[in-house]
Amino acid sequence: MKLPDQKSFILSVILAVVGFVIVKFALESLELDPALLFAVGLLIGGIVIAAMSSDGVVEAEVKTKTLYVGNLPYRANEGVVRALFEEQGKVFNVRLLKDKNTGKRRGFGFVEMAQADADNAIAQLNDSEFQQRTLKVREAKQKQEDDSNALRSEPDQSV
DNA sequence: GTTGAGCGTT
Repeated sequence: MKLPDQKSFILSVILAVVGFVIVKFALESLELDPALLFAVGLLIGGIVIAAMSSDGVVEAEVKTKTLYVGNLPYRANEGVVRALFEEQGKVFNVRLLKDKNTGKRRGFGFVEMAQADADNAIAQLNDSEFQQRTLKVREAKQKQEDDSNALRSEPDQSV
């Protein structure tokens, strides 16, 4: 099994609590023992979490690849970059890095896309003109937090 | 308010 990420875990807890409350009120109408209600509620909540962790919402995550985007114009914001890459495929996340101290944009960022769309985005957007600047689109070097998937895609050194 | 090669934050 693989552990769910933070947002999936929070979602599981919320659903578990909701399920607990529903079961609680449903059994309260039967006037049963409160301790039994608590036990049944926890059991239902545990089943919900287990179901989601095995083949539920958690496993519905799509294989993504992080792209490095350099030479961005300083005036470019996250929405414009997202719109540009969505022309090549589904964009899951866009992060334009800013300087920690000044908060000003550093002119590069990372775009997370599906693997196939990411390759198309590199081919189409690399060395392309964007707001009078030549973009640099490549695969991101590090910080790909999914080391359990997609280890087949290593960058080619040959051209 | 400026600048211009680069690979990182919840």
